[in-house]
Amino acid sequence: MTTNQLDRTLSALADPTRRAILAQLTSGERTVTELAEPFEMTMPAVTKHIKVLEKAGLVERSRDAQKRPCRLRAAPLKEVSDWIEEYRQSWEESLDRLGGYLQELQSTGRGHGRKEHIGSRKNKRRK
Amino acid sequence: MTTNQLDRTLSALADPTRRAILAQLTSGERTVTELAEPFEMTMPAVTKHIKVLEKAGLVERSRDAQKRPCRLRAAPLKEVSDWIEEYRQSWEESLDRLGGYLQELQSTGRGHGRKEHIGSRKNKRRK
DNA sequence: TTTATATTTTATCTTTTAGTAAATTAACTA
DNA sequence: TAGTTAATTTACTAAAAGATAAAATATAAA
Repeated sequence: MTTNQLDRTLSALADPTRRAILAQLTSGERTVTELAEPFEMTMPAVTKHIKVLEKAGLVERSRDAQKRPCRLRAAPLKEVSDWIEEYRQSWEESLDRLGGYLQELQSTGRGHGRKEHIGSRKNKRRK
Repeated sequence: MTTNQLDRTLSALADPTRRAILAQLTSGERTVTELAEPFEMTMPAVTKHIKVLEKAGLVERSRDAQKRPCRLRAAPLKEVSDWIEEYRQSWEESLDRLGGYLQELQSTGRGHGRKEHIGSRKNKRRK
């Protein structure tokens, strides 16, 4: 199976350490040492995680003396976002059904249920 | 590392076979045999993929005689969507920079470049 | 040149993942 | 009851992922 960009991005994201690294990078460049600090993990382990992120195009690096600062490149996330949008309607419908069910529970036996504005999110799509 | 819901969802999605299974389920319920048909893979292999999706809460199953129809449960994708939204501004900025660069290429040497709004996003940092 | 700092490479280990073939279970059908 | 269909379980293999310790590389600073 030819591993494409979406595969690389999603499997990079599937690891909590790597997501935490990306989160650190949202506030700016960080060296490997800085990135490694919050984790109970050796430097080589962090280096490896960074490489996975780099291959997925989620991290870019430069050089500053002995340091190799990393910065976030979020562009590949757009592809994930686009993929997931195909399913938005599907999950909104199911959440609506849940909402409707809860509401029904509430109003049952109370005689004044106000269900009208519930369970009707189908056309509330983000532009 | 305690594997949470987001981990399970993302690693389930990181496999192209499993994403293809989800795609098949968008048009309705499917049996394991039907789901397996497009793949060059044995049934047990598909059964395993379905189990991964099931544990991530992305697929739910019922019973119809010997058949075990699968249906899509897209709700866990909302969590992925919410996670990724945190990065939207970040990737939109970088795509803007790319757009700006292309625009700059176009206008260079034409005598009426409108570069003012280009390449000047340094202080547009996320709150 | 020696020393300190930052990071990577190499070699190794363990666990997880993805797949298979063969046997088994479960339910319908003749 | 025997046979068929649908799916799973079991046992096994190969490859990938995640981590480590120790050695190596690269750069700056004394």
